[in-house]
Amino acid sequence: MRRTKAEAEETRNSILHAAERVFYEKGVSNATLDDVAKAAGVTRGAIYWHFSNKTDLFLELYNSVSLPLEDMIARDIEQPASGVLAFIEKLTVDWLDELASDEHRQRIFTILLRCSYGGDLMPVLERQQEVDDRHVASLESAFARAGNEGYLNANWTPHSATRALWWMVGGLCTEWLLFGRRFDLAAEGRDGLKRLFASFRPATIDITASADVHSMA
Amino acid sequence: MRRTKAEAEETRNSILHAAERVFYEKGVSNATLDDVAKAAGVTRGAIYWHFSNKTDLFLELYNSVSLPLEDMIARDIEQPASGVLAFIEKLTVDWLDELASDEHRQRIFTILLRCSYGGDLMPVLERQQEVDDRHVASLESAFARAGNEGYLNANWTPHSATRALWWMVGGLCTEWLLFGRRFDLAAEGRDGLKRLFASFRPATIDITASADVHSMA
DNA sequence: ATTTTAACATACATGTTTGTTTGTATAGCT
DNA sequence: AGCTATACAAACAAACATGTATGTTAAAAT
Repeated sequence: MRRTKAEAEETRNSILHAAERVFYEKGVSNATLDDVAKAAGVTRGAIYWHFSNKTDLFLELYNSVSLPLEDMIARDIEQPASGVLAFIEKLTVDWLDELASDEHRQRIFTILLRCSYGGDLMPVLERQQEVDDRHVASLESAFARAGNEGYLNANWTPHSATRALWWMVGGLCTEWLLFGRRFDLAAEGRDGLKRLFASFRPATIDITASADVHSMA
Repeated sequence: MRRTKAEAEETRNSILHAAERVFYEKGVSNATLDDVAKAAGVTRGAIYWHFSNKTDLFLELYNSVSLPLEDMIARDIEQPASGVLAFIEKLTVDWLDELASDEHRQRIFTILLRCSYGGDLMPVLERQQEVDDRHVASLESAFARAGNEGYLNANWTPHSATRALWWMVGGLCTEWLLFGRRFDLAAEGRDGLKRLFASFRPATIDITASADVHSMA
């Protein structure tokens, strides 16, 4: 039954896709390799040929998701300080849009959120943690540049703004993914970010608007 | 070997506590009932006497965590509208303080976050979801009262402020619990909430402060 | 054309976890 | 005092998942 190299690569991919679906539906630790094999239309032998074990399969699945956010953040250096906040906001909105439209990434993230990282899955957690740390550091340096040039509201610091943004986006995505995507991620995210970033910017002195607020009562 | 009723209740509690520790360390699905039994100093027979199976044990563990947040939120009705925002802020800060100091609750929440809810654990997820929904609804009605009386910044709506607060606190706790409590939850939370709630309040027209921001550059 | 080897399927051996059953000593009731 | 239900421990049986070893076929290599 030896297949051509192209066919072999095809079955490998079908195994990865099947693992994504099965892990997403049953959870990583509840899913058996036989479930994955049946979903892929092969036997466990094929899985053990392409991957050394279940942990390895999961790691390969995790590696298959690309992380293009890194260089997007790094690109803020080219931005003038006056546009940094708008740039970060657009970047975040774009990232949410992409997540909202990419079911593949949704499933991967959901799997990562729900899996328990006990024992041999620790390296995944550590890698995710270090990626997150780099993202946070990039964001904070960007906010610091905006702050140094007076484009950050006195109410916020680079550190606090970074954390507020990070936690809000994290909480938003977590709730959306874990609780059945019960709202429009892109729309709600865009709206929330718009208001949060409005509070990041120095106040424009607008007496009429402020008066309007109180007249609403 | 029949024990007195008090002793039996004692072993039941020791099983629950052992389950909490073992589930926390190894994850729910990776932990075996024998692990729990050994940690409790009993045999599996004792567990099967007090609980029908592993799922039931987990559900009882989930039920053992009290949820005193409910009536705390309901109490906002007694507050004058001018103090609603300060009340919600204090309530949230208190809740964070309690989580930061209660290792029992930390472990329960961590277990809930990391567990995979596949198949027979669905009722837990659904119950958690409905509790969350009630909390969000309570918060939103409180914000609406503040908004109706002009105590909410025009930049925010009751809906958006509720979500921003909810997502930020959720993201904060999730990162703290899942990533090894690498920062001071109470302090960071208090600081972030202070700034977020500052942006919730109508702007005080303060030209000198606004000028100060730009003079920092 | 043969040989080799890649790409699996099949079968098996093993350890693990679960659920149940049986045994047993004693607390509590009569 | 004797009976019985309780609160477990210990042993057992079955299912299940994993890993490995072996078989089989066809694609490459020679």
